[in-house]
Amino acid sequence: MFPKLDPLLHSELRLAVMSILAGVDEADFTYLKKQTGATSGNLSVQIDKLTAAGYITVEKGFKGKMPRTTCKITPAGQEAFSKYVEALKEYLSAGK
Amino acid sequence: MFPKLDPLLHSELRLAVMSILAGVDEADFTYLKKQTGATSGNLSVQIDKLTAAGYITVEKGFKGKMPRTTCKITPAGQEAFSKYVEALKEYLSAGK
DNA sequence: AAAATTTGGTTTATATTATAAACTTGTTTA
DNA sequence: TAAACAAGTTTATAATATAAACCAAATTTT
Repeated sequence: MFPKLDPLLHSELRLAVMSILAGVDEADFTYLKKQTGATSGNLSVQIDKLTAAGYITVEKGFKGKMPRTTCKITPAGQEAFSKYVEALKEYLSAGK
Repeated sequence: MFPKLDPLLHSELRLAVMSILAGVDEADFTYLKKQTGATSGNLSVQIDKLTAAGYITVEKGFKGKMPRTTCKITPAGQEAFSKYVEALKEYLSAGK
């Protein structure tokens, strides 16, 4: 009745990040930070976890002289996100 | 853009419990345990937390000679659940 | 009727997690 | 050139979820 929720996605910040990445081609660290309102440290850690899970890829480059970290969702990430949304609906709709 | 998710509800088991209670008049411990598949210990703890938050009420009685713990959602709980669902939608829909 | 098992939980311990604080490296500005 | 800022990373802490161990009473088995 209640499917298990992917613990990697069932986290406020990681979910926000994935939600953003699911809708755009790519987004860089600062953009994600602004949109989510997270601290750099927290964002950095959560990005690492999503990367380790294969849900996103990270590319490091420079914008002018400043470092720049660009994130992109992977197909596996898209899939996991969809699954999570579906699973969650089971929880939310049970009340009805 | 991303509202804060009520940490009391953003927990797999507590969410499942609230989801069930949102749809019925009341439910007892064993029912909740069966529906959620949780261990007694975990369920007991989470019920305590929901009670402490005022999201549910717990009544202890007997069914025949056996103890029986009945849970019921409160108006505050209903409200919080709705708010949580709304907030969550912001996350889930951002990808679209 | 004793012993073993089940019911209906609670308490306590552990392992994970999220999060922020502190730090690093380099750049821009005063 | 010193101070402030940018873009992160690393590390420490505090909270959390979860299960394991436990308990008391009732029921079933031998």
